[in-house]
Amino acid sequence: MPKVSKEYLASRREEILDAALVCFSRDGFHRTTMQDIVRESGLSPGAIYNYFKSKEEIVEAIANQRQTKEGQLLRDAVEAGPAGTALQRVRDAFLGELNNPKERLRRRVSVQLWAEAQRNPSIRRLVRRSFEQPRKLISEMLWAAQKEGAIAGSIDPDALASFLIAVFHGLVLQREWNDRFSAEPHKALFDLLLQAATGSANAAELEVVER
Amino acid sequence: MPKVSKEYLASRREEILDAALVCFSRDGFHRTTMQDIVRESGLSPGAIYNYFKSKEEIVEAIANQRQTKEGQLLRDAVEAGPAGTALQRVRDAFLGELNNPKERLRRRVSVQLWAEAQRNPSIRRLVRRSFEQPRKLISEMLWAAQKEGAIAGSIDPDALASFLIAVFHGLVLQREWNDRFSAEPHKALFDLLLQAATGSANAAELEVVER
Amino acid sequence: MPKVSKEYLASRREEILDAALVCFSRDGFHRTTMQDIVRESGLSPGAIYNYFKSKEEIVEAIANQRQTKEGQLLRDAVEAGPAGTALQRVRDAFLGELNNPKERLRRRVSVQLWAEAQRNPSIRRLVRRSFEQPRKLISEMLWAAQKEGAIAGSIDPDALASFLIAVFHGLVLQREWNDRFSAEPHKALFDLLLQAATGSANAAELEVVER
Amino acid sequence: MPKVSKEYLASRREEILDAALVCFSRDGFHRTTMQDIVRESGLSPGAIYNYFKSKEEIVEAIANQRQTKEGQLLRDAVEAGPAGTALQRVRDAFLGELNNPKERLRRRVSVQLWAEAQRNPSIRRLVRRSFEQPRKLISEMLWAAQKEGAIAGSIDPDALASFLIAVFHGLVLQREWNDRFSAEPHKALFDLLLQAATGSANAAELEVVER
DNA sequence: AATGAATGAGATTTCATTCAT
DNA sequence: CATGAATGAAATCTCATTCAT
Repeated sequence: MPKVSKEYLASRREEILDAALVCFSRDGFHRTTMQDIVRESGLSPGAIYNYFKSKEEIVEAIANQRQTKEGQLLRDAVEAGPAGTALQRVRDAFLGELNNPKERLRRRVSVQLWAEAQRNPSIRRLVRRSFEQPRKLISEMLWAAQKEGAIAGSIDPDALASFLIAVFHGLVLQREWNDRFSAEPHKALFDLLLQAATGSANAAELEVVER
Repeated sequence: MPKVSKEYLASRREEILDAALVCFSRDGFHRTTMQDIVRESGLSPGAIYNYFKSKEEIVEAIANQRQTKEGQLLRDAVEAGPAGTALQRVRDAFLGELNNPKERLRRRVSVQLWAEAQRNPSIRRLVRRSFEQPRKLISEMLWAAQKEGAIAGSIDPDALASFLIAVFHGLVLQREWNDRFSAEPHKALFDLLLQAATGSANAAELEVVER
Repeated sequence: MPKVSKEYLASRREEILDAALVCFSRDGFHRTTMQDIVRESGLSPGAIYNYFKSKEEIVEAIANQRQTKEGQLLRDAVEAGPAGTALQRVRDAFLGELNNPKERLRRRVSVQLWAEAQRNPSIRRLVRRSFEQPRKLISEMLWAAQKEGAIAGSIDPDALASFLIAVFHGLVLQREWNDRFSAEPHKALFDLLLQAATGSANAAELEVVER
Repeated sequence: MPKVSKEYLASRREEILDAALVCFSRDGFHRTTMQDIVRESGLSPGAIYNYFKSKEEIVEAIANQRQTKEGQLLRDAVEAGPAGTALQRVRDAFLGELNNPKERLRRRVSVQLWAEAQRNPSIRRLVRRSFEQPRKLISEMLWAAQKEGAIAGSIDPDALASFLIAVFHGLVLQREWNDRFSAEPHKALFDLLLQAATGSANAAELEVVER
């Protein structure tokens, strides 16, 4: 019989991860010391080690949390309305959050994770998954659209999905680098790309020309 | 009167940076110890500290080197042929290098720098510059193209330049995450986007010019 | 709520300072390594850094401790009996301790501090204080004695206090340099000086002659 | 046959010691690096090592130089006039130099040497000698004076000599600690002590001799 | 003799982690 | 479960000294 409830334990775990996120976002994984997390969380080192075996495990838990939450965010956006406009909602979900301060905190950690993925296989797996999962979802949406003739046959839905996510990731970086960054003008370009891909009369012609 | 020539000193400096690049690419900045760089360079700690005041300064020198070299690469691509196809050459310069092993080494360090830029102002400045410089160059090309009517008036050249670079950065990440990554399918999407920007009528012309 | 009592922490701090004193006395501040203090104290490096931010801070704490304890020693001597003989007690307190082995350990560190005071402002402040404090005390005793006519009016009590302390400091050095040093013969000279300063009949004549 | 003259070598050696004195006086022996001396002297490390085997040897050479020069200074003072007033000249030689800026530079190094003597036998030997030599000279003067009846038979000339030097050393320290230090008031006390040593009756005679 | 780049042992300090309470 | 003092391996950096030129 546990002395404290499962809920208590889970909420403590969340507290630690919240504190860690703040620290990681501010100082990066490597410059963040366990003492920083101790201070930020208000707990003791020993307490933290009751919930996580190591600092590495906290990083991984953060990566995991990111992956889960981002996946959920995307699925929510997709399911929030009619299939035909799902891509627009996905676009807005991504671009819209670029200026959300709380979300930016998390994005900063995501950028750290991209770097960390290079040398940490566990992180790499999670980072891959948080790329593959949305890619797959978008890809499936595009396959479906193509089947319905809404997207030109010459388009590779997998590639387009990757391409779109590449844009998102690239804009996340730009958001960090540029204090006056605005996602607005990119919306139009995003749509331009999607329209080009859709099987409008012109689009088809373009495709023909391309060959 | 220096005991050894300026060239000798400069080449020693390069040697150290080369060694550091290998280490950083393999282990990241923070996991790389000075001893690692010592081993990789074949020099002694003291020797390295004759060229760089601190490990931080090595990281900054790497960032600086990256910024300089990437800028040069881009300018070379632009100036390598007729203006009309410059964008295609830029596209190829970027996408083509994604599989170049030596270049990948450097890309890995670039990703590290993106993360490091978040908490190191010097790095941030350099990273910003290595984004702003190509963005400006591409932007200017697009402005010129728009003036000539090769690009639809509704397009914001600045935004499009940012957008294109976002794609490149995003694909750099995907290249890292996916061992079987191929840039090929993205070329077509890149062109699709450019053609969409030219407006339907001119698209054909653009292609014609390209050949 | 602290896990261990304030007293425990304070006594640990004292332990470290005691160990440091032994090392500093033996090897000097600069030849003493943190490892030496680690060995002498039986603690770990980390433990020591929990109590002191740096080696410098240990040196300063030692200087502070010296200043405090010496001040106390002197005040105790002064207050130990009738005022008339206070100067004798001060004299004995100083000269008597010159051969006390434990005290010699501390004197050696004091000499180090005199040297260190030249380039470390914090140390300088503390060293100054451990000179100024006794000087003031002795000076006040002499002013009082002069008021009562026990000391010739021609004597400058401030100067005499400085002079007496100069003798003490000089003898501390000689004690270090000479293994067979004895403070005994200096007691008589010390008294001779004090008697000369007192308004005895002869003293008055001497004063007259002096002019 | 040496390639360069002995004078050249000696003057280079002096240059190095002068540079070292400046550094040592400013930063202390331990904080002074060979690079500091290199910079201050305008020579190269290799050059300096042609004249001194080690940094330690430079410190010892400085100590030696100090000992020699101070000894000479004292002998000069003694021999500068009639024996009867030699002590006054010695007193003035010491007290008078306390405010000489160039001399202060050297005093600072002397204080360093006092500390260094504690753990360096060579330095200790030299420091002892630079105490013993003047002590002996003064002692001999006092013995002679006693023989002539100019000093009371109850006085121990050896102790008085030590005592006087203790005062000098103590005042050297005070000079360092107190920016507004003046040696003037101590002259009178010095004389008071000497007069007290002559015994009441002879005091007048001493004065007479003095004039 | 002079140069100064290179050496490398060793110093200080940090910090993830443990464990007695 | 929580605490937080203690641990100690390991990191960065320094600097006296050397030696090829």
